[in-house]
Amino acid sequence: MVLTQRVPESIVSHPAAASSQTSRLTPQVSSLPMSVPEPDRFEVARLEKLHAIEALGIDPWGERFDGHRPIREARDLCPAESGTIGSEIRVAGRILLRNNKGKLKFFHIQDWTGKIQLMCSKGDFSDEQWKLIELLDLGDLVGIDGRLKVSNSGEKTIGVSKVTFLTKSLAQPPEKFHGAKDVELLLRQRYIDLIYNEGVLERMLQRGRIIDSIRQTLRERGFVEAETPVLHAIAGGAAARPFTTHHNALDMGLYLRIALELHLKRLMVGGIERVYEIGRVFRNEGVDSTHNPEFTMIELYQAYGNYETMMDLTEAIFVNGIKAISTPAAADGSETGDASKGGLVRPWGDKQVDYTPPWPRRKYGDLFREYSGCEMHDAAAVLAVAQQHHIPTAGKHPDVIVNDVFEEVVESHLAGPVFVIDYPATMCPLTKRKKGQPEIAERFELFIDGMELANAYTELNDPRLQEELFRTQLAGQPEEDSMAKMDVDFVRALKVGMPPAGGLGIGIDRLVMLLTNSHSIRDVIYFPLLRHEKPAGAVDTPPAPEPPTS
RNA sequence: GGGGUCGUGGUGUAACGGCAGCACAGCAGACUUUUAAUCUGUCCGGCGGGGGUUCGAAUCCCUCCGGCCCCA
Repeated sequence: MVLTQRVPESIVSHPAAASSQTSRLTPQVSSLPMSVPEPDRFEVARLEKLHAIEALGIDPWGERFDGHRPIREARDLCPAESGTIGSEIRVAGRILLRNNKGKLKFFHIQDWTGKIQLMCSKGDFSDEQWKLIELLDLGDLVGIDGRLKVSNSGEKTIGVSKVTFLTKSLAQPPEKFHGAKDVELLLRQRYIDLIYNEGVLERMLQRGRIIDSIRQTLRERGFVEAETPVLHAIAGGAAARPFTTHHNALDMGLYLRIALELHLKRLMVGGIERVYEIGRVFRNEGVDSTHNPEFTMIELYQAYGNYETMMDLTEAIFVNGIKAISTPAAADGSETGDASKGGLVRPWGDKQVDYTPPWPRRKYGDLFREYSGCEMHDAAAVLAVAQQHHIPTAGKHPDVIVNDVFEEVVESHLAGPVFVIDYPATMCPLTKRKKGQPEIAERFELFIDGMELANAYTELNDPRLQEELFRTQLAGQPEEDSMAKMDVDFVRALKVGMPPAGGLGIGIDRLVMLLTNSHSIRDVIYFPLLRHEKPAGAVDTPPAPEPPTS
């Protein structure tokens, strides 16, 4: 019955197996091309222009360019009517479109704030400058000095007086109207997606703004940020299968962390009363539209709080996140939600989600009864419901079956935002029990449209109960299904005395998905994990040599 | 892991088992208010890899690689 500390053989090092282990841990990169392919005809043409630019005495790779303004700002400063002379402006960006009218040339350039049209009139330039302008390719980066105005057809335009060449692009851009659509190309070459597909860059910048706003919300409440180890001896704090790795010099097997929890709690023991970490965690599980093997979580802990404290904080984090991406400056014409509710109604697919707090708080047991038709304590009835829904039950702890039934029959009804509170204690080995109800844990999960967004607890700080739960929790369950992994050092830390506390975890990627109305996690992670690319015509080459170990 | 589906020049797309085409981009030229500008001329080049069926395969079959969707 005793669940001892189990270290998978895969990370235990055996000297005899060292060599085979090394090769097994070496990423299989051998299918990747070992050299850059020969220039294609497009690159050759662009190299000729590069040399022509050099012949003009211009460095095709540019240099420092000060004093340029965001293009969004240039657009804002632009006069409203044609014929009005606007102010001088300096911008920098990438050429997206070219429109040649002989001695009059139009370009569209883009920076990370927007796009604007350029107009170059031959009469305004020296012969050398005009030569340079004629050499410009789509994709090149240029600095522009000019004067804001409106074209005869009403478009905001910079009448260019000087072009500073900043960087040559040697790559042929995608089709100018349809852009690139191939998902694989866009994910492997995310820079193409960011440059040429409308809204991609803005969405990723919104991700940054949401994370900034979380930090600000916590800073206002006196939290400090901590960075705890990614390499763990014991992958605890969550129920998930970890990645394994190996430290060579110490000849030590290690896991990549699956949660931030246990180290942050150690910091609370150490007196850091309000602490959080925003960090990457790794789970060696499937990949689909809501799961990437590495993803970003925030976990935070507040001494002398409990799970109700965490509900208030969760609402604040979400509301401030929405405000951070709803400001006019951030919107750039993108949808900003329904202003009638202070902008707290956000689109989610064909639905609208109202984030106006306070959000309902529903007891797990009540929801279970409501949707399953039976009491969660009634093991026989629960089993019957489980079988009715074809949920496998063999060898499972009754509370695991309850949990499976809950996921199957309840979660999809949780339109939310709704806090589901007071979970069966068996599922929560790191959580304090409800006073007088040892079978109930003070835990909540936040659901929105059936999706789990946040998870919080009144933290267990009784070292003896913690040790017991580590030993007995869900004994016999597969290890990756159990949060209970004996961590002797963590129990030792609790013996020093951890204050009663509330703890909260939020999946940042899912939060960003929800707030930016993105239905794939790949839309909010710059570089989601893909299989190795094996280009056409590639031949298998020997494994990459070990990097020098100087 | 199982099922389905897709993979064609740089990009976006066509092609009954019968010469692999179109558009944008490229190249050369015309054009001083264009808006996916237009017009004239023009080059290059590709059926994801391997195997099979066939007189003949982008197309049918097998297999491998990769993407997407559904299920477990």
